[in-house]
Amino acid sequence: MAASIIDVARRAEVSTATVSRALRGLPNVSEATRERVLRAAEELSYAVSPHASSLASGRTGTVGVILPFVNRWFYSQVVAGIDSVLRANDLDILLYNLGDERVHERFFARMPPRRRVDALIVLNLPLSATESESLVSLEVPIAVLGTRIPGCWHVSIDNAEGTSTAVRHLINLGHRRIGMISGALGDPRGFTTPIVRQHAYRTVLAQAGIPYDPDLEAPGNLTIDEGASAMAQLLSLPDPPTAVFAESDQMAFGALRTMGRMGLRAPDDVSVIGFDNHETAELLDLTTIAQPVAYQGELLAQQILDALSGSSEEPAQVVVPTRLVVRGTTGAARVARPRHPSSPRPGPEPDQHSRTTAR
Amino acid sequence: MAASIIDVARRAEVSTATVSRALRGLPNVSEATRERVLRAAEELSYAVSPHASSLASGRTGTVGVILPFVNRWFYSQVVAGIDSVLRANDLDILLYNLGDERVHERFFARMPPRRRVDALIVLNLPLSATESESLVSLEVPIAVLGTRIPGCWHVSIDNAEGTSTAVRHLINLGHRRIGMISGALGDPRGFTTPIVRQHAYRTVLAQAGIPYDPDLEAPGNLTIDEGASAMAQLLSLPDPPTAVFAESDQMAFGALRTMGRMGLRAPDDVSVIGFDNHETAELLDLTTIAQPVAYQGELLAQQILDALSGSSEEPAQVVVPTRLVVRGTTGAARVARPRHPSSPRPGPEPDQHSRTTAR
DNA sequence: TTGTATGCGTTATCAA
DNA sequence: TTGATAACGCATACAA
Repeated sequence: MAASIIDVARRAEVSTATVSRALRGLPNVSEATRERVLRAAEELSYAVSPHASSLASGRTGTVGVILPFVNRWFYSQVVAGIDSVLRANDLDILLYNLGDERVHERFFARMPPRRRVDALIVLNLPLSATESESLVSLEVPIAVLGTRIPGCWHVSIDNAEGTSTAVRHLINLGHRRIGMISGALGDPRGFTTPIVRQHAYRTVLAQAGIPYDPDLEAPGNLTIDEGASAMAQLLSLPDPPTAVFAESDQMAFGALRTMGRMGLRAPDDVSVIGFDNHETAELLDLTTIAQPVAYQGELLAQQILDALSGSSEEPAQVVVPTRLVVRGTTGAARVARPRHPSSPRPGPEPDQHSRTTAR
Repeated sequence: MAASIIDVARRAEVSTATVSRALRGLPNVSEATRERVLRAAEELSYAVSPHASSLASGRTGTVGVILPFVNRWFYSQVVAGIDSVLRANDLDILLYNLGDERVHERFFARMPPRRRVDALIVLNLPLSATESESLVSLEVPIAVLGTRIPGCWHVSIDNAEGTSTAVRHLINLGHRRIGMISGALGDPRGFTTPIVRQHAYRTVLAQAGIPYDPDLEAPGNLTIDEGASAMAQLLSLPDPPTAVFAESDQMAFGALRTMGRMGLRAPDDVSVIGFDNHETAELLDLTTIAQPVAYQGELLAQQILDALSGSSEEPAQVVVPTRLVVRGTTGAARVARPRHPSSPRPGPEPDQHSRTTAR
């Protein structure tokens, strides 16, 4: 059996209270006794029982991280960022992967982190009002990435801004027929990011006087394969896009794959821009909107530390900047295109697109 | 304040012992009282305190996962596999990321999972004898991926076999000048996998009568960038390889990038084969040795469940098969090569390589 | 089937 | 500065 605080107290010839104080480095312990206690603990290779400690103190030394995927690049990067700063502060990470819908439901039905964590970090998970309330009712600090929960700490990027930059980049290159591969729009959980990005995409096009064409929006669900399918769909249009904005690099990769299989090249045939600056983006020479992924995790963890230390009274909201990284998959629109002989003109092209805009 | 078991007991007009039994679905509770208890708990929105429960029972409902990286594809896949089966059994995952060396040391100095987990899963982490003993001394079941710890459960692939298959694939294509980009050989922690693979590589070459040339082995450290550097090094040899085996797909990606920048193509100029079947491997049409990554995580978790249920007396050792996936980056060796005019011949080529074999 | 009583290993309050 | 002791919230052996 492992040694308990009582054993240490006996050996050091002090009370358990003193042992507890000495071991935790609290003041009001004489150096002499502290050393005696430390030695005794060492000799017995004593370690506190975290459960007993938690039970008595109410603190758990643990932060719950709730996320929709553990195995996707983005989330694993964020977790790494979180881990690096929490670990430095001796906080453990309890992982709640709510990818599966039933797991998600079960989670909110039973609230496993209840009394089990000192704080929560929620990554990009769309929550219903009641679900958010359940989390808030745990009465621990909560830091949220991407989405919003009233009263909680927040970190996010400016998705509208990032998207606008991406689409404007294409417009500035002379493209006017610009497709978008969007992600997880159909997910029943209702991720908000794709909605925001879709809106920004449409807004920028409108601002540039480019008519809206729903055919140019293809759903991709954030995976390589879905991105590939979406691209295939776009390229099979009567009047296919000359440039495509994919809402994630992964989908852009899929798009490039489809192009490759069709014998097309970026940017000669179609320009492609992604989002994230995934580790493979440089490899594939993909132009993209970079966001600091691990750094967002670090920020979330730092917010938790602030909340736990009580140094900040108000939950902060941090928006981290995105950055256009121009690589080889985007290029100037060709003046004359095979299937679309008319040269690009400013302003709408009503005759050509009346079918789609009439929808 | 949250309701306690006493509140529930009062409301249901039974003892706390009965509440405990009823809530955990133990037998020896009449249906009537069980329902009364359940209703009372529901009305008070009662949830057991995991710490109190752990303290009293000795069980924690938590499994510790110890790994060297959380943000690499391989490990995030394994964790996803582990999560899927543990979550289905209501076990939580406590993450111990020992990537940083100081974190590693600190971990073994303080043993944070002590009394905090019901079991441990160790992913590919090389441990010293004393470190292994520290883990074993926790007296919980341990399942290990990749490396070995006496008395523990094991899951691994046959690295020698996988490597042999890869190298033989290249030999069968007619290659005789075959380079290897190895991973993490220099890491002070001493990962064993690269050593095994390096040995297998040399063995297969020897069996094929191909002389050993240390210049053809370049260290890569498992990252894209390092793989790229290693490839650059190999291609700058006076007599560069016609085929390269990279110990991980990531490094193979880097190798392909280097080739691309040098204007070389696979397999026309150099054949490249990787290891893992990374999600991006298909995208880049990379020939590789596939291993079931998430599945290994599931197996580890299943072993833990077996150990915890006590159904198996002996720790099992599972070796999962690898599989050659032939894609577009490997091809037949060209009969005549620019820098190496002599056609490939079976058997050693003492004159040509005496310099290197003499080392 | 149910209840009683004790133990689990700390922390924190209060008094000395 | 130190000690005694009451929580903390539950599980479980034992008794009924």
